[in-house]
Amino acid sequence: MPAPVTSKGERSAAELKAAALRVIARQGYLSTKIADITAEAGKSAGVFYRYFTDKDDLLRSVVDDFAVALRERVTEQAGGPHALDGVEDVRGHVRAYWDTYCAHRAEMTGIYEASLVSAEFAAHWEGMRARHVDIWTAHVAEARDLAAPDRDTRLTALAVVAMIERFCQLAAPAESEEEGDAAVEAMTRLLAHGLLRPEQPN
Amino acid sequence: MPAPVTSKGERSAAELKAAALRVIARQGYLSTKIADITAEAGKSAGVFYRYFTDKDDLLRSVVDDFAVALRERVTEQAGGPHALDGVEDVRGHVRAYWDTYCAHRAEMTGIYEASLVSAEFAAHWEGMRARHVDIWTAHVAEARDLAAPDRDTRLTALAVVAMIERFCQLAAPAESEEEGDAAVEAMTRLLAHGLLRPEQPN
DNA sequence: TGTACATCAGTGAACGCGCGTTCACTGATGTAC
DNA sequence: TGTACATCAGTGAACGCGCGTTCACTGATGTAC
Repeated sequence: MPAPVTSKGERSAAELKAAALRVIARQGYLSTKIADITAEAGKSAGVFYRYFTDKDDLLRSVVDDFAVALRERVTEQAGGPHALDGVEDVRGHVRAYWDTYCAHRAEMTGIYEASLVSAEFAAHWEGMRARHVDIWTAHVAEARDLAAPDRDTRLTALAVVAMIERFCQLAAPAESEEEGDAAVEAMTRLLAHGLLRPEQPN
Repeated sequence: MPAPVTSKGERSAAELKAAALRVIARQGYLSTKIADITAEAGKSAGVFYRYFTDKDDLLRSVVDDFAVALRERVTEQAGGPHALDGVEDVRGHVRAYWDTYCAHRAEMTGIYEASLVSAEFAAHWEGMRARHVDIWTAHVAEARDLAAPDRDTRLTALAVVAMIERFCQLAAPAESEEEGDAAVEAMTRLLAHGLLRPEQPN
C-alpha cells in the first residue's frame, strides 16, 4: 500500500477509507466498485491508487483501523464477565458483539463478503469466529460441569456463535437504541433459557 | 432460457445443471465461472448458451428443480408437527431444515451467495427465511401463551431462524450421518432448553 | 438400402463489455535563495 | 517579497485484462424418397 507523504495526503487517504465505509454500509462490499468509493469521496478514480494497491488493500487497511479500535474498547472495559454463571453474563457477551457489530457494520460486512471470494479474508473471518467459539465452548463446558469440552459442547458453542453472527447481520442496524436493546434481550433469553419452559414435559 | 429440442439436448441441459451443482458445492457460486461449469460437464464453453441465457438463468432453473423436489418431500411426510409443545417438535423442525440443507447444499449456497449481489435472489432468500420466521413466530407465541405475537416473539423467532440458517451453512456437510445427528441434537438442545439450567439463579 | 437434405448439438476462436489500472499531465503547496 | 524549482495531490482519458457472449463452422442424427 503506497503511503501518503504529506498531511494533506494522509487526510485524503482517511477520506477514502471513510467514504468506503459509507458505500459498503449502503451497498455491500462485493457490489462496491473503486469508482463508487472515489465518487463518494468527491475525487476522481485515479487517485485511489496513490494510497491503495486495490480494493482488498483498502479493506485490509480499514480492518486494521477496526482492530485498533477494538483493542482500545477491550482495554477500556477491562475484566468483563468470565464465567457463564447467569443470564447477566450471557447478556454481557451478546451485547458486546451487538455493539461492536453496530459500531463497525461496514467493516464486518466487508470482511464477511470478501471471505466468500478471497481466501485471505475467509481465514480472517474464520479466525474471529474461532475465537468466539473457544470462549463459548469454555463457558458451556463450565455450565455443564465438564472438565474438558466434548464434541456436543463445541457444537453447542458453534450454534451460539452462529446465532449471534447471523442475527446481528440481519437485525443491525437497529432503527433506535430501544430496538437494539430488544434485539439483545431476545438473543439473551433464547440462549439462556431456550424456547420451552422448564415445567413443560419433554 | 432457450429450451433443448431433442432428448439428447435435454440430457445435455441436465448434465450442465448437475455439473453446476458439483462445481458450486466445491467452490461456491460467486467464484464459479461459466467455463468451470462447461469444463466440469466435459463440454466447450459455447454450448452453455444453447440452454441458458446466463449464470443466473441456470441458477434459476436449478432452483426450480429444487422447489419441485421440496414440494414432493413435503407432501411425502404429510402432516408434520404443528405445535411447539415439546423437544420432539423442535427437533423435527431442526432436522427438516438440516436434511434439506444437506441434500441441496449447492442450491442453498447458490441462492445465498447470489442474494448478496442480485436483488432477485435476495428476495428469494428473504422469502424463504420469512416463511420460516412466520412458522417459528407462531410456535413461540403458542409456547408463551400469547394470543398475538409481540415484537419480542418475532425477534426470538428471527434468532431461531438465524441460528439454524448459519449453523447449517457452517456444519454441513457433515462427514457422517452420526455427525449430522450430533449437529441436530446440539441445535435442538440449545433451542429447547438454552444454556443455563433451570435450578441455577438468574 | 442408399442418397440427399434438414435439424440440432457441439466447437473454439473471436469479439466486446465492464471494470480495474495506468499514465501523461495540471495545479497546488512548500522550500531555497 | 519575489522568483525558480521540486514535490506531491489530483485529473480523466486511454489502456488492457478477464471474463461473458457470439458466431461461423463441423459433425452427428434423424427423416423423406
